[in-house]
Amino acid sequence: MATEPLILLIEDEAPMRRFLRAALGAHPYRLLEADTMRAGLALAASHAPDVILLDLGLPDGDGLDATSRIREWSTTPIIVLSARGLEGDKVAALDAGADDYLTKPFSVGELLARIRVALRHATATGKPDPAVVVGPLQIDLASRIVTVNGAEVHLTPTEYKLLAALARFSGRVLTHRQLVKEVWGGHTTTATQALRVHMNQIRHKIEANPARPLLITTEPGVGYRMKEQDPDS
Amino acid sequence: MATEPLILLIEDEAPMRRFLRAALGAHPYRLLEADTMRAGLALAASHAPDVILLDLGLPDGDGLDATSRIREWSTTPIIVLSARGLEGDKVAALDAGADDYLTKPFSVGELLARIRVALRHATATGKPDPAVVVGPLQIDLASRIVTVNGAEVHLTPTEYKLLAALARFSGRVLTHRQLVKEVWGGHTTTATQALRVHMNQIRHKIEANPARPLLITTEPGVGYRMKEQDPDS
DNA sequence: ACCGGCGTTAACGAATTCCTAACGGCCCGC
DNA sequence: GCGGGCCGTTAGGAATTCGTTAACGCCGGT
Repeated sequence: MATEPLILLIEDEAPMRRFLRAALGAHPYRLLEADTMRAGLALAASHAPDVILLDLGLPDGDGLDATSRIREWSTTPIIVLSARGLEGDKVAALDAGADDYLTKPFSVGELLARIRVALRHATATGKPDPAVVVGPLQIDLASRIVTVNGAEVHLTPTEYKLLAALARFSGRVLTHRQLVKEVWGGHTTTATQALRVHMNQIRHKIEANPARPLLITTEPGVGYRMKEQDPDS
Repeated sequence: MATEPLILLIEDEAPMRRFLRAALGAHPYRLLEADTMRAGLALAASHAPDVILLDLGLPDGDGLDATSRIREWSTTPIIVLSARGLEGDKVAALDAGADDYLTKPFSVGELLARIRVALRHATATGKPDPAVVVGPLQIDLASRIVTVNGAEVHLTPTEYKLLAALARFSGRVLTHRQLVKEVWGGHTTTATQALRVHMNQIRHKIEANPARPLLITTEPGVGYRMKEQDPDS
């Protein structure tokens, strides 16, 4: 955070945007605005804001989906602003990856305080590098690009999800159940077999010797584990 | 977070405590309770909880002051529960170091969701995993890695479960029955013999001299005991 | 409609893991 | 000295799990 914190506001109603612009303007924040989910996601990726204020229920997309999408590659704090105050809405948003949830109408002072909390978290967490480096393997969560020895590797969607899940917890074991949940979502049939097939394909793509995996080892009877991330980078 | 997350509840009203105890009991959390600010601060320091639920306005101390005091030495997430919903109260608490603020009455689902958010933050602040260290033996419960003199040791699932059970109660004797229950679960036929076999395997893997075990000693007629955990680390 | 990429399931050999059984040593009471 | 528990140790076969390949269905693009 070299200069003033950058706040991204994703909100379709112009009056609310004007209101928040005025409220935030009195403080040392830089403001970025988007009136559609699509534009908001693009700005989030291109400008790497320090905090995202997200209005649920934009016309062109689901807010929960947007939250999950952002969470796939970023840990930027997301504060949801919504007119809906039902418990179910809050729980869904928070579990999707949001950090806070404010029900309209809210007081400006509280919003500012919660923004300060979010910024506090962001600085405390440090600036987590969006890239995971393990030996010759490099995974850029932000751009969704995987390279081995500098050469880009093509991964299918599920293969990437699987690898990303392992990368986010690199060094520790992920059980079968955890991996299935990360890749396929809550509803789990009996996909423990598919796991092995995909793991096999991933290994053929990233391991020097797929028969003797070094980057992703299997913990028999438990699950899989990616080697600890390199300390540097 | 070796086992279930530990939640510290600081609240003076018994009915509310009972209510939250019931709500949290249905989930995999361990609960710690304090009915005074003084006791709460002591427990926070001694037990290092993963989340603190703090009721403002306890009779024996100021909640804001307690928040600041905790923040002097800990970054444990603090979720404030308060009957007062004025903007000024919220801002003051959040700026004092609290991470979230819920106004009574709140819904259980929302509280649980916000606890999950707090726990998510806690795990994101990548700090080295807590490990049980006994002489040359080191057991990382979180990443499921066992090392002896720095060298990683491979353990089968039951071997690991057995070792982990002993590690969690290091210094104390675990009876045969307790160990069987920890490893195999409640329904147990007659597996007391398998225990000896697995213990033998473990000793060959972690003891310098398996014939004369130092780390895991056998209490004849009772069970086994792992040596007391090293004070440091 | 054809085709290629993708995800899933099925099948089978191979590797790993687990339990039971058997045997010998040790300690203790008789 | 002797017998009976308790424990450690080893071995072998059963059961589970894993890796690997092939085949099938689905879907989007040409």
